[in-house]
Amino acid sequence: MITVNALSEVAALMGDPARASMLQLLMDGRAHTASDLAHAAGVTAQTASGHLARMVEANLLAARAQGRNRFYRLASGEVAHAIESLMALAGARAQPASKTAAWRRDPDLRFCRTCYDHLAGQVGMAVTDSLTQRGHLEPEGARDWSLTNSGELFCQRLGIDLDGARRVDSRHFARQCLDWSERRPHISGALGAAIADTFFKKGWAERMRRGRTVRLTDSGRRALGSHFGTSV
Amino acid sequence: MITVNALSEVAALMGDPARASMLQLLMDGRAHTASDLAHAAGVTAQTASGHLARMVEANLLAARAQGRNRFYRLASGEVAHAIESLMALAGARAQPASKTAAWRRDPDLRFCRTCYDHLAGQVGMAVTDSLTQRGHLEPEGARDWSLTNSGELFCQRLGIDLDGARRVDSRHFARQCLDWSERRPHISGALGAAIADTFFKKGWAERMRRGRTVRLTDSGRRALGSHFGTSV
DNA sequence: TAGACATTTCGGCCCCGGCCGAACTATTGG
DNA sequence: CCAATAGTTCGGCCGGGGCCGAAATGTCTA
Repeated sequence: MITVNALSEVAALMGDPARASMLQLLMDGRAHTASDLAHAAGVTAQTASGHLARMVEANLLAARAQGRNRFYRLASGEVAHAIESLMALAGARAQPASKTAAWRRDPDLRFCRTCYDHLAGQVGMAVTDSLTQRGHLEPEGARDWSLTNSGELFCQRLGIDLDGARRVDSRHFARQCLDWSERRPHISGALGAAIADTFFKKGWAERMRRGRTVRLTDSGRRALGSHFGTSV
Repeated sequence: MITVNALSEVAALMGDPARASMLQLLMDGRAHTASDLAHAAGVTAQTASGHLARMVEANLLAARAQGRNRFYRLASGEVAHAIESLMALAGARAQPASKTAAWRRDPDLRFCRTCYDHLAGQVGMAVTDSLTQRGHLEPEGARDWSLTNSGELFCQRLGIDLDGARRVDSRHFARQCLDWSERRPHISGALGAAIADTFFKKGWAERMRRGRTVRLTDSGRRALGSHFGTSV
């Protein structure tokens, strides 16, 4: 396949309203069924099917069949990152006192949400700040962090699955991810995902049924205080 | 203006082949005339004019009239960043042993190029490394550097316009920018731009007529040795 | 094995948006 | 002041691609 203009092809895929709606739903990092995505996009199943096939073909999405359902998810964190950069542009654009998109104003979303597969918003930043201020995490290069010895211990005590996170070697271990609501980087990559997993497994946080919003439970609030020495 | 789907609107703008060609030309950080961009996109002037107006309207581009010409440039580094992320996706997509995009393999481009408005490639890294190793630049936070007192002096001796760079306060002063060919951060932001300016003003480097490639002149090579204590 | 449900494939309609020709405005230079 | 050049606006053509209905395929349940 000869690519005439790689940029326009990828952008055009994201440039259709139906496909963009699907991608935004998938930004929660979870896998969704084709019908789910069709509903989110406001199109019929057959139309959605076509869109999804094209995005899989272009390696924007990955598909997995399970029973009579087919689950789609973003193919990689890079896809999520590209979508975030575009949304950042779209946000900056709407400055002239016009009503900003709802997802930008939603206070719950600003408070805590998933960003692909890790925690973002005030809670994500609180965790990240705690880790850096205590010397568990150090900047490494322009877009990564490295886990210090004390950080290693801290994660073990919390039961964070570091081995599992390190096993995925096709992936950055501790990545910096720009938080659109806080305008500073929070922890992402395999470690970020492992931390988020721990929050969900321990019942510190719960995903809302729809959307990227995450609710911090009471025990989660206490854990932030006792384990991270911070509060939100 | 009510925005139905901010993501799709921005992506759709980049998703047209003609507009994408223009944006890719503008990735050199320079301002180009409307006719220039029309030619790059392979469309007539009136078609290009329409495209340009739409991109200005959407705050992707900024326009400046000068005589009977109108110069267009990317509106911000964020736009450049979004384009880069999309191109990264497009590149990753072509993994199956297919020929990588030419701009990834070009040795001159890897050696020295502009990245939006500052120097990148081996030369950009050499300058950055020299500044950090001599203690002129220190990491600050996750994505910035701070200029030390010795760095301040060094810049003054070289005639780098620090005051001018500081005056643009809407902009990060010394930013870390990930170099795609070197895989490490080089200096960008207002200071990075001022350094690049100095290189061009002193005749140490010359922009090639087309594209982002930059040629290091003989005096530039000497300057790297005498002023920066390094070589490439 | 039948019926329900999820998904895909096929075919055809139709509209949005990119394209250009022509005409108009603005700036420069002789 | 006129010709040349850069850029924009307007109007109309036309094709790609998004949409859905119908029907096929696949999978689970009874």
